[in-house]
Parts: sequence; structure tokens; C-alpha cells
Amino acid sequence: MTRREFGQHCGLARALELVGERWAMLIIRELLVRPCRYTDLIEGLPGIPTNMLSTRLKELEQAGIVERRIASAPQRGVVYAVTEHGRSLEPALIALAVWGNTRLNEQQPTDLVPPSSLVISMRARFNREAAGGMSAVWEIRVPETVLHAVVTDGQLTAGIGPAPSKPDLVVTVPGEVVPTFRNVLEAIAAGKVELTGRRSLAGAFTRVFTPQQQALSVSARTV
Amino acid sequence: MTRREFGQHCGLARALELVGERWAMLIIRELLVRPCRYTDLIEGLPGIPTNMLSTRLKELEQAGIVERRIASAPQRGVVYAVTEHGRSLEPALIALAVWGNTRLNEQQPTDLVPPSSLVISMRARFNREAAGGMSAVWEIRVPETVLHAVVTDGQLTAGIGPAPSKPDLVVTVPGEVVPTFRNVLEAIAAGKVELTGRRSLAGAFTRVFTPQQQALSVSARTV
DNA sequence: CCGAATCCGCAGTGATACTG
DNA sequence: CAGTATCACTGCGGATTCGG
Repeated sequence: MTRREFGQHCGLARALELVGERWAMLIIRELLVRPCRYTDLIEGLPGIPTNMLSTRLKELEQAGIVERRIASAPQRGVVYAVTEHGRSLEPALIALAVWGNTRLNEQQPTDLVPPSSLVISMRARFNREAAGGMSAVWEIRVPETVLHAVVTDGQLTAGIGPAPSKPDLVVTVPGEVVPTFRNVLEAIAAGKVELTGRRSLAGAFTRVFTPQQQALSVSARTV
Repeated sequence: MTRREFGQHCGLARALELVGERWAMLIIRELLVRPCRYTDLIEGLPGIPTNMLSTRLKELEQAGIVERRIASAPQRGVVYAVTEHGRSLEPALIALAVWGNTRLNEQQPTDLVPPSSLVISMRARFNREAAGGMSAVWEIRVPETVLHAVVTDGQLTAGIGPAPSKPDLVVTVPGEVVPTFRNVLEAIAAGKVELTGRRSLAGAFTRVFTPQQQALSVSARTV
């Protein structure tokens, strides 16, 4: 067993061998939100050593999780993206993020809030039932960052940047709010945001991004 | 930012800070299946250095994920168990294991199959709908290991060891089958197992532990 | 026997500088 | 922009030892 293998025929151990190294999941988080150039990744992962990023990208490419593309016409250069197999990690990554969020309030957020983290939060909290057959385009502006959420026939597309089409509602969050996604929802509820467009879609936003109470997946009582 | 922190206010990063270190998730896997003594953990995690186990247990206890109990009358000594908060990691751990399982068939299983991994597989594959209001007690015997699955009113309790009450059906898997849970299901389907008890519950077992096709949780298309 | 603590060598990591 | 190169550091693996 080479150093990084666990020597167990177990799905969890295998997953950890593939994406359990330091920074790997955070790199995948960035790429699940959007394809990135090398410098985008460095910006989204402050503090990551460049040699580490380079090493991880190679390993993840080797593992078939990440793909290295040579971008064509408009922006030439290298672009990294998740493969289909990498995208299938999203549920697990979201499950981890949801769990970690319950432990996040313990610390005061002197740390920065990465935009990709907000997008993951939106995807994590998306309530399929509440979205029903709805269609709407939101644009969320927090200081330094613009996000969008598009619901089309109950399907969510959430990402970084301005809305791809004219937004039905633009929500501008004031600078004094620490830009957690929960704080954004609170600010909306408290009327502390600026709304431009169909203001009635503010309530819908809150409903669509408030998950229903979910039962624990498995009774795991030990006898 | 101390070495092991990422300096990001992000649920995923926080989760990785708490349980992202080497061996941590595997220790939690063992404890999610049953409370363990120090030596149980060493046995379930072959290759783990004892100092590492000791260190991780302290960290996880510090983080409120694991609890150190002094066992009373029957078996005295120290017993480790997950706290309620640690138990809430199960969905994320299972999601990772499910993903890793898709990458498991690539390698031939010269590695051992930890019993706890089989229990996690059962919990991961449990089909709530198929279980309906059913009640049944199964005991699965693979070489070296005995497992049990109890379904009571559609609720699953799966663990290591013989069934806590008289099993309705005992499934004995022959030694030549590599004891993956999928292989166990295949062996049942192929009639390669020995059945003792209500043989009709063999088909029910397969149905209860075959998950329904699940849609991807979020459309994550980038625009 | 259980539940560790201690020591050492090395691989993985972090920080910075540098280059095609 | 997209990485290498270098080097110090520390977490990890492996073994041994130690106290209840």
C-alpha cells in the first residue's frame, strides 16, 4: 500500500484516496461552480500554494475528475473543468458543506466568503417542491460579488456573475451584511435589501431557497 | 490561519477542517456502525498508526464529534462513540461512500473488506419505499463476519454481529465470493447462497437493498 | 491485554521566488 | 497566464515502549 492508499476495499476509503487530500475538495468546489483558469482558482482559494494547486490538478485529471481544456477563440489559454464523473461528486460535496455549515456560526467570519461557497449554498438549499413549475431569474448583488439564480420549470441553475438573461428581480445586499447566504435571506426577510424589478419575487426567493425539513436518511441505532 | 485551517468562511472548508484529516472519516465510519474500543478501531482500520488514532480521537472529541465513555459493568475500559453531532455526519459520509463505490470496481479486491464498510453499504442502499411498512430480521454470514439487518415498520437498523432477535432468514454466503455487498446481492440472485428460514424473504432483501434510481439533486449547468 | 506515549525518518505541505 | 523550482517545516507512518 503506497502511502496515500488505505488498503481497504471500501467506497469511502476509495473516495478519500481520490479526493481526500488537502485542498482537493475545495478545488472541485470551484470547478463545480464554473470552469476556471489557473488564476481563477488561485483567486478562489486564497492561501493555496501554487505548486500544490498544480499537483492536485494533475492528480484530479489523472483520476478522471477534472479535465484540462485549451480554450479557443475568445479567451485563449488553459481552462479546467469537472468531467461528468467529477460532477457526480456534487451531492457528496454538498452534503459535507451542509454539515459544515452547522458548525460555521461558531467562528466569527473574519475569513472571507468565497463566491463559489455562496453558489454551493444556493444549490444545497434549493427546494425542488417549493420551486414547483416556477420560472424566474434573480440577480443577487453583494459587495464585491454578483450571483444569479435561474429557475426554469422548477430546475435550478445557479452561478457566479450577472444573470444570463434580463433578471426579473435584482436583490442588492448592503455592505454591512456579512455575505453568508443565510444572512442574505435574513436581510431579505428584514427588508434590509434593495429590490429592483418584480418585488413579489423576493418572497418566492426565500421559499425556493429554504429546504424542507428532511428526515435522517437512515436509522442507525446500534443494538 | 493555523496550518490546518483554510481561512474561508465556507461550510465545506469548515467540514474539511473538522473531519478532513487523514483517517478521520474512516474512524467515524467505524463509530457510526457501533461504539468501539481502541483495539476495535485498530482492528477495523488496519495500518493506522496507534499515535495517529490516539491523536485523531482527541481531536474528534475536542470537536464534539466523538465521545469517550468509560464503559461500566460488563466490559470495563474505554469505549468511543459518535455524539449526536457526529451521527449527523452520516448522510455526508454515505454520499462519499456511494460516490467512491462507483470507482471501486476498477481495482481487484486484494484489499480486505472491512465489516463496517458492508454495513455502510447496506444503509446507503436501503430503499425506504421498497421497505414500506415491512418488518423482517435478516442475518448475513460471510466468511469471518456476521451482519444483521432489521427492518421494523420500514425503519432500518443494520449492524455488525448476529441478529439481536431470532432472524427470519439467515443468508450464508460461500467463501469464494468476494464479500462486497453488491456481490452478496449477486450471489443471492444467482442462488449461490444458503438460505435458512423464510426463504421468500431473500427476494425482499434484494428489493429493500436496491436503491431506486435517484435524480441528480441539482442542475448545475454553467451558463 | 488495553490504551496509549515516545521517538525517528520521510513524504506531503507551505511560502516564496522564478520562468517560458 | 500558467505554471516550475527551491527549501524549510510538520504531519504522517512504523516501530517500540510504557503504565494500568
